[in-house]
Amino acid sequence: MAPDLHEIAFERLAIDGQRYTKNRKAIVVILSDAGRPLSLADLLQSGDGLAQSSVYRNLIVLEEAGVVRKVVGTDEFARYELAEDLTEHHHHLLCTGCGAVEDFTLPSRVEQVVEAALATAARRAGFRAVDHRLDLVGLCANCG
Amino acid sequence: MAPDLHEIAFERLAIDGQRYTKNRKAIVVILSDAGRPLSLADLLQSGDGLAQSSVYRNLIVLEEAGVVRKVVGTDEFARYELAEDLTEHHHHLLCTGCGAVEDFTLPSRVEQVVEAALATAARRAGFRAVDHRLDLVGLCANCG
DNA sequence: CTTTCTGCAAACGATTTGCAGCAGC
DNA sequence: GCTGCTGCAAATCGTTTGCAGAAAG
Repeated sequence: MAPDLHEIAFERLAIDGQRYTKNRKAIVVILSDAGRPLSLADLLQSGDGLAQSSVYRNLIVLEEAGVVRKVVGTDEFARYELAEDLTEHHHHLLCTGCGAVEDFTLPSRVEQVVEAALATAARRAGFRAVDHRLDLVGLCANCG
Repeated sequence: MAPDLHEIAFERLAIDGQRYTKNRKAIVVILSDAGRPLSLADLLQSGDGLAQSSVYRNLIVLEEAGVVRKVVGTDEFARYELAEDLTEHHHHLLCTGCGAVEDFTLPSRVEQVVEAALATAARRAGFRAVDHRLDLVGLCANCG
């Protein structure tokens, strides 16, 4: 975990007029330690007595502040990870068997090609791109 | 719409022991005409008196038969489109403002690079890739 | 005829929300 | 202290399911 992670989180929340409370810090720590997107159940299990509704509410606040990103997989559960500029650029392996989500990275040469092609496509469509998702869907090592 | 689209749909459903009924045909026609992923509300509006539960059930059947694909956007509504081998390989523009989903394509040179890189990444992770998603997230021309 | 599909209405479950009390500054 | 956060429990709403009758073959 980056040493200034909490400082950054604090600042981004401050911009939105939000506090960096104990619960919010706990969520950031858990996500930072996980190294993969976590579902609500994961967070509740890892956290110490966090209330479900508070976690949902805090995830929304953290997402709006740009500290956390929501990841939609193949099952019915939403998952969350730290914002990409707080970790490193990566993609997801989405298992259709168990719903698990794992991270992976691509060579920077490939990223550059994709980046350029997407920028062109977005411009052509009059679309203001903020982010992109490049995920693999299939069966993980356990389910395959 | 491909002339043999209904024949293909019929055959794929038959493999699963399913019938290609009037309702299912109607869904396929609507999706084929749309040229973009449609939400349930879109389908109910376009269809002529289709029951909500039947549409949901038929979409599941059609998805299992490989005729239809579910597309997850940025809003709370699931969307559906024809399977990729019945149309052409494409990607999605996901608008975070209004939730709209539009199609776009990339140059085949880019697709090849991505395809190869993903195959390598999947092999390395012991992941059996079935499909990939490469979508742009941002604001569409109307919301931007 | 038999099996599958359909439509209605009721059930389900992840997520959201109202409210009273507590914590942060 | 005042404002915003928390936890509990109830509400919301897209989606799923049970069942009796209709359609496909």
